[in-house]
Amino acid sequence: MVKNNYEIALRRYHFFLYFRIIMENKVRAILDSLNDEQGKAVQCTEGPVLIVAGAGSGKTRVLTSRVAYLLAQGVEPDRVLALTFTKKAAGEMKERIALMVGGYKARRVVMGTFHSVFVRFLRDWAGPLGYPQQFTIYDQSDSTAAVKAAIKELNLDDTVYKPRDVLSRISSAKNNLITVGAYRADRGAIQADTYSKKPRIVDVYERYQQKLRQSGVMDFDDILVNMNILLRDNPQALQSIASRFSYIMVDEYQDTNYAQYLIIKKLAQGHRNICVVGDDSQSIYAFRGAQIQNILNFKKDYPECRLFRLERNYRSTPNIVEAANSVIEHNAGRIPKKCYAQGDPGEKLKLIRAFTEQDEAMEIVSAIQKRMRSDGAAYQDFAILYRTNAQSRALEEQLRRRNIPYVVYSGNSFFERAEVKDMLSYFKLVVNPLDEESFKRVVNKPARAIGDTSVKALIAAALAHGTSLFRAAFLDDLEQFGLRSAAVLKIRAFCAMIDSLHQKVSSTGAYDLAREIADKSGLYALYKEDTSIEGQARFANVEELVNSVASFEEDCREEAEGAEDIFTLDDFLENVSLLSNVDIVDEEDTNNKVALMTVHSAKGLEFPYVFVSGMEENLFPSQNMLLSQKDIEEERRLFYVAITRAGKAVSLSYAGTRMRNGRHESNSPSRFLREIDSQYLDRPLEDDSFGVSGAFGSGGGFGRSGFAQSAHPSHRERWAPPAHVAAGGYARPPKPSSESRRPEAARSPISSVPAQSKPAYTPDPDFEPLPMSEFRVGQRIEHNRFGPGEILDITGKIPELKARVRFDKLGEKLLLLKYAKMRLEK
DNA sequence: AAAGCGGTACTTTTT
DNA sequence: GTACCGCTTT
Repeated sequence: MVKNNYEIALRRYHFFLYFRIIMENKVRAILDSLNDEQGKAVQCTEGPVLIVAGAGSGKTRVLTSRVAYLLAQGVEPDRVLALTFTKKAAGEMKERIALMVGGYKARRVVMGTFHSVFVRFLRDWAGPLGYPQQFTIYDQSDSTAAVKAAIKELNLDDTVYKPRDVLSRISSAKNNLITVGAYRADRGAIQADTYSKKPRIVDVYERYQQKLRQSGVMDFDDILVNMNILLRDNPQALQSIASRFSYIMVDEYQDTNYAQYLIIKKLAQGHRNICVVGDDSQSIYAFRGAQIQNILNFKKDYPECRLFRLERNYRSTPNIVEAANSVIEHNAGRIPKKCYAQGDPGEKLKLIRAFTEQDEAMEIVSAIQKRMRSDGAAYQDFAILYRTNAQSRALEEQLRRRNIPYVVYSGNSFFERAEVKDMLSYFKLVVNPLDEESFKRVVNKPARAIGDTSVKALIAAALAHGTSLFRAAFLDDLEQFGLRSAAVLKIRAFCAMIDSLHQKVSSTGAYDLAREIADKSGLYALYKEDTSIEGQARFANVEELVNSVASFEEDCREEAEGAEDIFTLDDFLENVSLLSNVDIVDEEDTNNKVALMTVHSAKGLEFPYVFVSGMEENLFPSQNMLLSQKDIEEERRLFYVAITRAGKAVSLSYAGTRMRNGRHESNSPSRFLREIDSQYLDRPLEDDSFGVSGAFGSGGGFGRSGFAQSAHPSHRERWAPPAHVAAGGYARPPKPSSESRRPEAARSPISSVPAQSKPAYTPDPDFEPLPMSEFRVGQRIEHNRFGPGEILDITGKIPELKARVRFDKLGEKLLLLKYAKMRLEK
C-alpha cells in the first residue's frame, strides 16, 4: 500500500517532469524565433505593458507569441482576451497561435474585433439594456438612411442637413460617449452646429436614437456606447464580464477611440494585466474618433507600465525604412523611436510621372510585368494602393486590358449590390421584425401592391404611436392615417409571413432558413425570372449570398468540432454586418492576383512590391485635409503606412491630369514626395513637374492667346494641359510660387500661410470667361438629344458655365456645358 | 404602381 | 461620368 502510494507519487512526479520538459520546449520554441526586445515583451505578462511597434517590426509575431506563452504557462485560453481591428487580423493570429499551441487551445482564446466581441456580450445583456436579444446591426448605409428618415420626420431640409454629415456628427458624439442629453447641454457642440447652420442636429440625433431603439437595432457606434453603459450601470454585468478575463491584449491601440479606451480600462481595472500594441506613426482613423492620445497617454493611466520598443524592421529594405522615416519626421509629437532595417539597402524608391491617370495605370502595369520577368515575382506579390476608392477604376481598366488578374478590396462590391441588400434585408427583418429600414426596403419587393402611399401612412401611424412599422401594422386605428382596409390586409399578410419565418430563427439552421426566406419572400423567383444579362447576374449574386450562408454554417461547425450547436441566421448576420473591407475578399480570391486597395485598408498588410498611385496635391494629401496641421499630419501618417507596406520596392506615381467628378483636374505632385529625403529616391523630383511650368514650357506658351490652340481636342489628348488650362482656361499661368520651391514652406504651409496653400491660381476678374472646351458664341453644334443648334451666349462662372443654345427644332435651351452632350457641327 | 426622365450631388478614409 | 432622388407619365 505504502509502496503503491509511493509509486503513484513517483509516477506523478515523472509525469510532471515530462510535462515540464514539453512545456519548456514549447516555451523555448516560442522564444527562439524572437529578438531580445520581442522576447522581453512576450515574457512580461504581468501588469500593464505598452509595446510601441514600428511598421514591420514583428508586432503580430509578438502578440501571438505572447498569447502562446501565456497558454504555455498554464493560463486558461478563455481567460485571455485579444482585440483587433479586423476579423482578418484576428483570424491570422488565431492560426499562428494554433501552430504554436494547437488548435484546441487557440480556438478558445477570446479573439476578435472590438465590435464582434462586444456584440456577444451585449446579446447576453440585451434585456437589461432594453434591446431584443436578437437585435440586429445597422451598417453605414442603413444608418444614413435612418438619419435621413429622421431628418424628414423633423421637417428639416436634407440638402442643408446632409444625412452623411449629420451622421458623422452623431457618430463622433457617440464615440466620445456624448448622449443626446449631454449633447444638448454641451454649449460648444451646439454653438458649432449653429455656426454651421445646422442648429437642430441634436434633434436629429434624438430622433435617430429613438428610431434605432424602436427598431431593436444598434449602429456600429451603439455597440461601443452600450457596452460602456452596461459596464457603468450594471455592476453585475461588469463583474461577470470583467472577471472572465485575466489578460487583455489590444492591437492597433493608436486607433482606439474614447469609447473603446474606456471599455478596455474598465475591463482591465481589476488585474491590470493589459498589454497594448501600437504605433503612433500609424494612427490613421481620427476621422472615426480614434485618439492618438490613448497611446501617448498610456503611461498616465498606468504609471507602473513597462514600455517596449520594437524598432527593427524585418519587412522592408533599409532604403524603404529610411525613406519612410524621413517622411514621418515632419510630424511633431511622436513617441521617440528610431526604426531601422539591416542588410542590403535595396532599391531606391521609384518615382513615376504620367500625363493622365490612364497613363499612370499603364506605367504601373508595365512595371509589374517587367518586375515579374526580372525578379520572377508572382501577381500576389504586388499591391497598388490609392487614397480614394474611385481611383481603382483606371487601374482596373489597364489591368484588364493586359489580362492581369487582380482583386479589389473594397466594401462597395458584393454587399452593396441592390439584390444582395434586398436579400440581406429580408434576413434582417426575419431575425428582427422591428427593423424599420429593412422593413421599408423589402415590404413591396417583389411588388405586393403596397405602395409609397401606404408605407407613408404606416410610418405616420408608427410615429404617432411611437412604435415600429411591424407593430404598427397591427394597430386598429390605421384608417385614421389614410390606410385603406385592402392595404392594411396586404401589409398584415406581409407581416404574418415575416413573423412565421421569425418563429423559426432559433430552431432552424441558417442555410435552411435562408433558402426558405428566399422562396417565401418571392425574391428568389423575382430574380430568377429575369433572363436579361444583368438579371442573370443579379440572380447569381442572390445565389452566391445564399450559398455563403451555407459555407458560413460549415465553417462554424468545423470550428465547433462536432459540438451539436446549430448555427442560425442571426449568427450569420452578425458576422456579415461586422466584416471589414479586407475581410470580404475570399482567401482563394487573392491567389495569384494583384491587390488593389485604399491605403487605409492596407494597414497591417504587407507586399513585396507596392505602388502608391495618385501622389498629387488635393488627392494625397486629400483636399479635405489641407485645412489644419492636425489633419495634414494624419495624411502624412497615412503615407507612412503606404510606404511601409512594402518589402522590396516602392513606386510612387502621379499624373498631370485626372478625371474627377466628370472633370479634368490638374494638381502638382504631392508635397509628401518632396518630404522624402532625396537620397532614397531614384531620381530627383522636378521642382516644376506639373501644373506649374517647365514640363510644358513655362509662361508664354499658355497665355491668353495660346489657350485657343492648346485647347484643341487633338492637342489635349496628347498633351495633358497644365493646371491653369484644365482649370478653365481663364486663370493666369501661375508664377512659380515660392511655396513649391522651399522645402521649409512645404512642411508647414498650412499653419503659417493658409491663404497661399489652397488656390494656386488667382482668377483674373477682368478677363472674359471662355468655355473650357472648344465651344464659342455663334458656333453651330449638335446635341445628342436636342439635335443641331447654335450657341447664342455663354454665361456663368467655371465650373458652372452655361450655354444658351437655340436648337433648330426645339428653340432655346440653357445647358450646363460640363454635362451637355454636344459637339461642334461637322 | 412602375418606369423613365431630368436634375443634383458626388469621392476621403471604415468598424 | 454615375448614382440617386423626385417628378412625371403610362
